[in-house]
Amino acid sequence: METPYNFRKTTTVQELIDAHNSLEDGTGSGTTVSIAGRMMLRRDQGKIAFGVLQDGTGRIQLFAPTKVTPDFEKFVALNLGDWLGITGEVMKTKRGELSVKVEEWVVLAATQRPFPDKWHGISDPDTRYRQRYVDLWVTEEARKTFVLRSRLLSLTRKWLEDKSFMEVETPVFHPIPGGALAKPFETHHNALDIELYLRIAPELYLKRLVVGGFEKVFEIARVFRNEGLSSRHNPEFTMLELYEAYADWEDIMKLSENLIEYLAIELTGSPVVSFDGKELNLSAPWKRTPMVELIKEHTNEEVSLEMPIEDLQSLCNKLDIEFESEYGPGKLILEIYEKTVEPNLWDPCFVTEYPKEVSPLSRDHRAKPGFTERFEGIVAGREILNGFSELVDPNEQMDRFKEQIQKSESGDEEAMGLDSDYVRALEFGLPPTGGIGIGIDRLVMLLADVQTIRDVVLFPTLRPEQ
RNA sequence: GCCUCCGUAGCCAAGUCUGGUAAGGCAGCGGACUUUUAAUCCGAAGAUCGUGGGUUCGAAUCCCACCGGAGGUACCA
Repeated sequence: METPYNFRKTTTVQELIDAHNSLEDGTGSGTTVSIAGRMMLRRDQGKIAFGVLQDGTGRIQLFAPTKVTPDFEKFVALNLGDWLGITGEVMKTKRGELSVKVEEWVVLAATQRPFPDKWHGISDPDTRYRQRYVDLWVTEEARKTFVLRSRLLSLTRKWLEDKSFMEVETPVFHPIPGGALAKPFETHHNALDIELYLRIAPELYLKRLVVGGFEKVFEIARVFRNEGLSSRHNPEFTMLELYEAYADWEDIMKLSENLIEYLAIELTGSPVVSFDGKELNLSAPWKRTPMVELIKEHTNEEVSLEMPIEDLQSLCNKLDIEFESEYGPGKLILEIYEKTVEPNLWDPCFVTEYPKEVSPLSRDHRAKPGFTERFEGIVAGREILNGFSELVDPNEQMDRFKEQIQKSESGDEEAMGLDSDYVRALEFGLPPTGGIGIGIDRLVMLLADVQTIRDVVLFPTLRPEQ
C-alpha cells in the first residue's frame, strides 16, 4: 500500500484538548486542525462513525458522518492500530465529547498485525517486554513510567548543571575493570588483539578527571555486570556517578538527599511518594546511622572490628548467615548488616561507616580506625546509592589494590584488578573529593512505584525467542 | 545456579485436581444501525492446546525431558 512520505500536523492531541476543552456541547469551534496518530477504537453507527485516535500526548475522538467524511466506507473499514493523518474542525458532540470532524483523512501506515485486545491489552509479561513497541501503545502505565524516566534524567542533568557540574563521557571498554566489586563482561578487540571489559562502573575514570582539574563532574553511565537477573537486576543498567573536589562525604550526603527530594517533588508533586502500597517520605534530611549501631538496633548484638573473629563467626551462625572462612571482621559485619538490617530499613536512611576491608576506594574514617567515610542510601529496603570521601593517597590505594589481588588469587571473581595507571593519577594529586553513584533504574522504580526493574528498562535482557 | 508456579487462536481467557477429543469475549471477515464512549445486534470463520517423548482404547488434562516466562533464593546495584 502506498503511503505518504510525510504528514504536516498542526497540533498534538494534548494541545488540542487544552485549547478547546471549554467548548459547549454540540458546537463547532470553527478551528481546523491536522493531527496524526494511531486508531485505537472505532464505533460505527451506520451513517456515522466514531474513532479514537492516540498520539504521543493523548487520545481524542474522531467524528465521521457520511456527509462529511470522504471515502466513508473505507474509513469504516480501517483496522485498529492503523496510523492516520486527520484534518478537520474541532467540535464537541451532543454527549460532550471533544472530537475532530474527519473532513480529510489519510492512512500513514496500515497495521498488518492485529492489535491486542482493546480492553485487556497485553497481560503476558513476556510479550510486553519482547514487543515493547506494542506495550507502549496499549499500556498507559508503561508509557507513563518511561516518560517519568526520561524526565528524571533531564531534571537530574539540569539540577547538576545548575550547580556547575559538568557532564562527561568516559570509556565503556576498560582494560582493567574497576570501580566496583562485580563480574565483568569480556570482549576482544581484534586490531589491538587485547581483551577488554565492559565497564562495571565509571568511577576510576571520573576521578582521573578530577585529577585533571575538572572539579565537578558527572556521568550518566550505562554499566554492565555479568551476574544473575532478578526483579532488581538487569545485566546492563544506568548509574549516575558524580565527583566533587574539595567535598567530603557529609557534603555528598546532603547533595544526594537534596537531589532525590527535588526529583520526587518535580516528578510526583510531593516529597512523600507511594511505593508498594506504603508511604515513603523522601524529604531531606535523611537519617544517618553508623552500620554497627544499626546492627545493635536490629539484632541487639554488639559487633566491632576488635572482637575476636570467632565471635563474629559464631554470631553469623546464630543469625543463620552464611560466610566463608577467609572473610575478615569487616566483611562479616557487612554480611550481618545486609541480612538483618538492610531489608528492614523502609524510610530513607544513610548507613554510614563501612568497614575498610569492603571499601577499597573509600578514604579512612577521620576518627574511627578500620572504618571508612563511606555511606549507602537505603530506601524501602533497597540500596539506591553509594558514596564516600574518596581515597586520595596513592600509597594507601596501592595497598588496597594489593589486598584485592590477594582476594582475586584466592578465587574471588569480583575482586578488583590492579589499575596502576589510576595509582599514577593519584600520585599527581587528587584533592579531597567526595563522590557518589546512584542507581537510576532503582530510583525510577521508587518514583514510578513499580516493583520490577524490567518495567523501567525499555528493552530488558531476556533469553532470545525460540 | 537452585526451588516453586505458569505457557490453550493476533490479544483476553474457561477447561487441567476428577482423561472421553477445546467454552466465551476482543480484534479480523460479511451484514444492520445518523451522536457513540470497551457502542450494540445478527452471521460465518479462526487452535500443531510451548516442543518432543511416554502411559492409556483415548491426553490440553497424568508422567519424563527440553524451550520460554514469572515469583522466590544465591551473587550483586
